[in-house]
Amino acid sequence: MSSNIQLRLPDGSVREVPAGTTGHEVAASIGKRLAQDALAVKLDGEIYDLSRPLTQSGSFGVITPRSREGELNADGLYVLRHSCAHVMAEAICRLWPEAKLVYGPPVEGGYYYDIDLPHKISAEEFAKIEAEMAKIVAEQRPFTRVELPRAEGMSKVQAEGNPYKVDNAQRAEGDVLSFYVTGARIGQDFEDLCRGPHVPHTGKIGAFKVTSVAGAYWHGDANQQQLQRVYGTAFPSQKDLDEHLKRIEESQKRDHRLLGKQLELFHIDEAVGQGLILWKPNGAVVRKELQKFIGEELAKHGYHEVFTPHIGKLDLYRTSGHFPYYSDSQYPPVVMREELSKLADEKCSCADLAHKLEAGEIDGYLLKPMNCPHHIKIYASQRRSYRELPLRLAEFGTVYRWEQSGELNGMTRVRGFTQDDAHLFCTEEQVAAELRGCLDLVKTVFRTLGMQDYRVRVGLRDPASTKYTGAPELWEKAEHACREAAKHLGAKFTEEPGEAAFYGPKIDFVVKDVIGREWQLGTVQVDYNLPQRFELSYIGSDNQAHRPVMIHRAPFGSLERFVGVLIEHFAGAFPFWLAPIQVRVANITDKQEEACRQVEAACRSAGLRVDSDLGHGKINAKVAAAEQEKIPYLLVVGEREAQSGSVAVRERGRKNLGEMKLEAFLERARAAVSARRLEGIATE
RNA sequence: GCCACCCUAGCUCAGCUGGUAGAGCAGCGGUUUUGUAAACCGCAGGUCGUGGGUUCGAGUCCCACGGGUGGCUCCA
Repeated sequence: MSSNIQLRLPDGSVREVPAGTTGHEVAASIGKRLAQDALAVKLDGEIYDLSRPLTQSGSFGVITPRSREGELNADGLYVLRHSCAHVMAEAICRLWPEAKLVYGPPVEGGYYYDIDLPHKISAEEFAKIEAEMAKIVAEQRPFTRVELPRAEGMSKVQAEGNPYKVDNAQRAEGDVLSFYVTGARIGQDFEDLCRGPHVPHTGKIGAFKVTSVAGAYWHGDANQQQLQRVYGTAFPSQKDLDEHLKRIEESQKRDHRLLGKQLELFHIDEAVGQGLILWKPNGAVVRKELQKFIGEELAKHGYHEVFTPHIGKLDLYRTSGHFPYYSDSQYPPVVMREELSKLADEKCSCADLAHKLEAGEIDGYLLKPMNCPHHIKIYASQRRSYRELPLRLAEFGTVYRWEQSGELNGMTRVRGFTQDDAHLFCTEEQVAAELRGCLDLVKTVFRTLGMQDYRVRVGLRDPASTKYTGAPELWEKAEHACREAAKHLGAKFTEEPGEAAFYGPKIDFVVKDVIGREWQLGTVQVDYNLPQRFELSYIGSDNQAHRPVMIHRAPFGSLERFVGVLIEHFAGAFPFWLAPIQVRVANITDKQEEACRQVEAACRSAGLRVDSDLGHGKINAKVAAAEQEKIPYLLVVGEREAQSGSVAVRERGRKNLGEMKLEAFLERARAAVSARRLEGIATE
């Protein structure tokens, strides 16, 4: 006989209902309005259809589009978008009956559906798809869950002849397979193999939009068939959708590629090469200030700066493992002329050449893909005592990697970049303390720049992969060290197998760009392998040779990517200490030209980056220009100021701060710059 | 690298179904002498990414290449 279950509601009260009661019934018993608004229910963290009979006790909540405070509910959006994916799939199947559906989950910001269809869907056809979707939504058809025993379900899927769904069914867990029918007429209405859950009916999808289409490999495998991935999004109301689209549009104005051009920060020229950054004077200022900043931090932390060349012999990278492990993502090796002509005489083919390079029969040079081998050779250039350790070698080292053309992206994914790199050589006992020091440094960097919105990822090796070098025991040790260090960080972190470097695990700081893509910035990596490959040693207090441990770390990651992310973080409005032009002087009329020149000179000798706008335009135009160029301070000099030796200070985005003596401004400016204050000269 | 789309003046963009290019801003020259987000007039500026092809005729249609955008894959 059916017993009762206890549902603990969000307000803490407990409701006892007979097992088998549906979510909808529970919602209705709480309130009519709630039952009307409900999209689904959540029981112990699992989301269920409103129509699903509930069979176990647990903490229970009704999912509605918005919270009581009026905020959109993440679970609600999840279910809504999943349902919308079904509606879109049905619309596409109506338009192109030969379409084979593959997989259509909700994702952050919307949903997609992977579809195998010979006809290539174009952006012009989105309206057509949306029109079909609108019909389905208007019909308010219920989503009906149908469960079949596994064997019966499998034969049903097989009978339909869609190999992708057969594959999905085979991968599905449990002894029943569930299908969702968009409608009540089972066997006639559109249906899809699906785990659910779904909203009660299509009418709950208040507003939707098909947003883009792209290629995607089946199972995410580049060797598999390429499918069409149609993206869309859905919201409870048109207003929500409009706000969402508006937000996207606004955030795209912060795109570093756009601002990089507008603010003359950097340029990429196809004549130079894809993914190779030309830093224009304004961008160079930002980079130099960051380098100065990190340089000061390094000095405080006992680092030694070194310089090494951009290339090295191939053998060096054979020893390190970079060449054999990553030859596909390197610029091709530089082979000497005599060697090439000799090979040409021997009728050596390109394939032969590649093979000989691989086998080590030909030497050559490689644009360095990493700085570590060079730093290792500095370490190894003399006998090391334990008294020298930890030895911390730092360099703004430029490296080159042949990234796939489709991956290149402004400054965030490039082929030549400069790492704020350092390699720490230490004893086993020093690893933990050194790791903590590195992580503190990364935190200092992020804090100084006001970047709070990052996540921490501990990248571990994927046991199934063969791309890693070194003994499992060493990996165990290194991974343990990373975990411990991450715990000390005091921030949440996730452990991700498969994200390690080929020589060791790492702790990465990951941020998002304006369109939601994640980029790895700062990184700290523990390495037991390269010291072994290069047979590094130091003499311990016992007068015996020991193997040091290496730590690779780069708080910025690369200056290119970091500056790219920073441009977006500040929307181009760099803090005072970083701004390419910190101060602009502007006159009201020609009569103050000389006074302006004097103010400009005074600013310059105070160490500020300053220019002046002495054109014949109105002050309004000069203000507008300074705002658009995102210059932190505009010093206006009119008749009054010229007389009294003062300036009218306008702070970027903040209107007029009023008149102050030039000396007072300079004093405050100097203090703000040397403290690298994010808020400029304004005092609390 | 793969799929789709895009490439017109320094920048942002217009140019319907093929009839040999247009605006705003920036620039330059004048006029205006101006008080916190854009004064006015004029001038100049493009072999329409490159190379082929179709056509009497191509910015517009087709092909190849280069570059870019979105996604996939990759990312030491």
